[in-house]
Amino acid sequence: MSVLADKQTQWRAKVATAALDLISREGLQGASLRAIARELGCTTGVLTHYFRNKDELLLFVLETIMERLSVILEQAARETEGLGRLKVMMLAILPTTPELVTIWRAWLAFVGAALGDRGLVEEHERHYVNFKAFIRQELAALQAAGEIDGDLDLDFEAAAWIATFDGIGVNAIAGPQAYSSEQLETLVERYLKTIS
Amino acid sequence: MSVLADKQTQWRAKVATAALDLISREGLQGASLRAIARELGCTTGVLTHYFRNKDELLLFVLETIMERLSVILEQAARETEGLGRLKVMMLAILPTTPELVTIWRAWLAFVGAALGDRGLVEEHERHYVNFKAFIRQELAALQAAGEIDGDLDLDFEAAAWIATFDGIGVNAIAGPQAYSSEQLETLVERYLKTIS
DNA sequence: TAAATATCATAACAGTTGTCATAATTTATC
DNA sequence: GATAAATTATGACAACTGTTATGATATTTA
Repeated sequence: MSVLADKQTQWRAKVATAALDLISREGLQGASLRAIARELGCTTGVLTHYFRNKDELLLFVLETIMERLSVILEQAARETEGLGRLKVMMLAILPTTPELVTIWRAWLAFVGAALGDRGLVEEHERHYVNFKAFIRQELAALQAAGEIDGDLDLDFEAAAWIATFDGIGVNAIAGPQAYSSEQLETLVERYLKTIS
Repeated sequence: MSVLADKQTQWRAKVATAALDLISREGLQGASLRAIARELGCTTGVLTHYFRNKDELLLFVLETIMERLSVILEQAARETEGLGRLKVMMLAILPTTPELVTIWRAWLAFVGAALGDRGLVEEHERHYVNFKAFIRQELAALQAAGEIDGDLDLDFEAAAWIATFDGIGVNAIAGPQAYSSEQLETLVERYLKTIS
């Protein structure tokens, strides 16, 4: 029973990573069920057996991405204390590794496609709210410790953190030129100076 | 002869705005040739007559968007002088009006779809290079006037300007919460402080 | 071991897509 | 006003999509 459940979740994870790679490489346009099955080395029978329909599959991919990001984020948060933590956290999930580049590319595809898809919009908003709450909580701790300005509107600041983060990330992915890690650090440090 | 050419460009412009509205509303997924024709109140015969194929049509929409942005940008640049110009320019093309919201939404759809489309990638890179050159030139003038730090790497700074700009814009569009114009101004002013 | 169930492959289905040829209609030209 | 040309509408075409039913195979269960 529990073994079966494990096999099911394992398959779903495998499908998700295959779909993730494909989406990152060729966009959502190229991610048909048949193409995903080919990427996986199986037939569409596997996909239809472990997922109700394509929408559920894609939402699962998006969820997998966001979960992975939050794992990396929390892990980075455990490494440091104080104001530097905001910097470490941001640098940890910017697209600096192949895995993160893959995730960011797929995420961008999802954001772009969310315009015409109510389900994707809701899913994005859900993750955005979680993400923002996590950052806000971090900012609140810093504020309590007196490391950042006490007058700051934390809701606004959490949103600003994400906006800064998205801007750097999207440009690192979609822009023609690559940022060096020093340049990424410079950008993050500059942002931190504006609130400390 | 010239009248015919005018009619052709007028039609192409009409098609582009109809497609733009549709893409902004329902995403690129919903922008089939038949749907665009319906939006325009015609049949697909018009589209196939004034455009070689769908790719050319979409590229023309993207080009129209970017041209409109650069017009707004240059107009804003003419209104002010000195350091404030960077602020005015950025605020002028952030999604603060219905037209700009439409443009930003469509732009986001294009960026997301560019992953699997080499033609779109090339077009984006072309516009990015132009955009960056424009900002860089602006920064160079400010540097010559001694209004910003003389040690700044202008190539990097122009890219950073765009990254900041994209981050604010994307979040103003795709994020669940809207920014007030005061908040947008705060974000832009903060960025300017980091380089002056 | 036999029956039952889970797993995976295959194929058919209706719908949509871009493209293209062709017909109908308007507009221009002589 | 008749002929030519440009413009717009229509429909057919093959390719592809997600979904679903059905068949084959493996695995579990009793």
